[in-house]
Amino acid sequence: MTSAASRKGGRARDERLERDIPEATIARLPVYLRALTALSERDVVTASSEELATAAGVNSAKLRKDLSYLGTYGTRGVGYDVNYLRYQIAREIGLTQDWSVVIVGIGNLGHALANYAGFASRGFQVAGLVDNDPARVGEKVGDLTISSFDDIDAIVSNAAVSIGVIATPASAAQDVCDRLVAAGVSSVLNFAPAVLTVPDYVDVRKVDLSIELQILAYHEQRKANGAAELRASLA
Amino acid sequence: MTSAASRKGGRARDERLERDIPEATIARLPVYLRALTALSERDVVTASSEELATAAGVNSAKLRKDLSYLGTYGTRGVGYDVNYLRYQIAREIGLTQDWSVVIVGIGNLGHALANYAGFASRGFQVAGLVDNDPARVGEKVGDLTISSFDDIDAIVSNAAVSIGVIATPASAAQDVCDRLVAAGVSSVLNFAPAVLTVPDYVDVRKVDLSIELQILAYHEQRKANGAAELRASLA
DNA sequence: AAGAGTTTGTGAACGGGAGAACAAAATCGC
DNA sequence: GCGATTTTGTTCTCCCGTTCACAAACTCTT
Repeated sequence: MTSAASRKGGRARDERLERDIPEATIARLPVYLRALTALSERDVVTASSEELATAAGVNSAKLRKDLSYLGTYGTRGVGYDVNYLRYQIAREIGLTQDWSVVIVGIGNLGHALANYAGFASRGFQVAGLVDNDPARVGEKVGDLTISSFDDIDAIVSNAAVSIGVIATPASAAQDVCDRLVAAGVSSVLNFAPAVLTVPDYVDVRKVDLSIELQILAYHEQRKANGAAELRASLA
Repeated sequence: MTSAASRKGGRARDERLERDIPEATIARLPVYLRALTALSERDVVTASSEELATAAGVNSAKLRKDLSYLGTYGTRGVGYDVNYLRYQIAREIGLTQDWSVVIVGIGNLGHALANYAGFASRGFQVAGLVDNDPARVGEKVGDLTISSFDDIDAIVSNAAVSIGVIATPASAAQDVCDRLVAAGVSSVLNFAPAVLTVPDYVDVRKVDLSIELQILAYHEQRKANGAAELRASLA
């Protein structure tokens, strides 16, 4: 879903082989990272692709191929050094640096996101909270104070924010997105159930809670139908 | 990601052609549904695949192919009847019936989910809220009262719950999942950053907020590197 | 030091989904 | 009624991702 257009230029890299890591692999790297962190906390020094794959819930061949895109960090006959691989993946994703994010729309979900511990622990700093409701502006959430829409520009430039999180109602999402982009944000995580239009250079990822439930409902219905047909065929 | 194993049986259906709708299509149907609902609210009667595709943010050829898996609901030269198509998609996904869900883990995120309007409006009824913390049991959230872990069985059987939502910390997720499955839940929406192990017949979908941010961070880093290299090559 | 046992990295086969392109079917104008 | 126009449904091709399978590379035992 991320715009491939921004990468299509493809100037030949002479110095080092330019890794073109598949999108599907990128999406799994954070999972591997989490598995490695868990192993590291249990003081495990080395892990085989099989062990790692089980911990990450994937096929071991897939895991090996994924890792091979990053480089040759394993040792045949031995496995992978947990901490070394962990660092390499973190570096590849870009977690060796800190990232500032701004959250727009501080309703129930925005609150939850603002307090989510999983962000800070992975190097994502919430640099600002923004809401349109004048009654909410000034309210404190954790360490932060809610700002108004008009402060978006200041927040983004002061804290070098590159990632914006939209947790507003669908009706406001496009407007908020436009303002974020105008302020300099080039990646957007959208929780609003709306299709966003952005310039090519901006990446958008969408998380839609009700869509996930609907997908489950579809399979649930199929299971129920299958069971009913089975009963009928046995009768 | 949903287990395809439960469908591999594939007994030949003689009576009616058994639609085997691709997973990728299923995931887009809710988006089309939303676009159709929006059009319907603006009293639009008919829409072409091009219009629908734009509203849903996809390619029109893809949209037509997706819809063709459901049946032939369009009219050549005309387009699709908005309300008719809306009903057909809703029926296909299983939204013409109500679904009961139980939410486990009523922290910040659980609260947000419990209050999320997008669930109820699509036929998903929250039948119960469950938390492990004795201090929280009895607390009211909206119309509902938080129950304890031990009430999971009763809630699931009383309300015919088939979908469980896990919003606990990662450490509790597998235990909660096991209890839900034991109680009769056969679909799980997991917000905890953990890999869940379930029987074949259970579908699991995962939503991980920090993974989405990490994916954005990766692309952000690439953009920054590209820009730096560009500057270097110009210097 | 050499053979047996492990485990990685990758080439090759396979399957599913995306998009282009076009024939079939409907409406509209005359 | 008939040709022009519109728009769907579908075929075909291409690409990406998954999985298998195996050679290469390392360790361990004797």
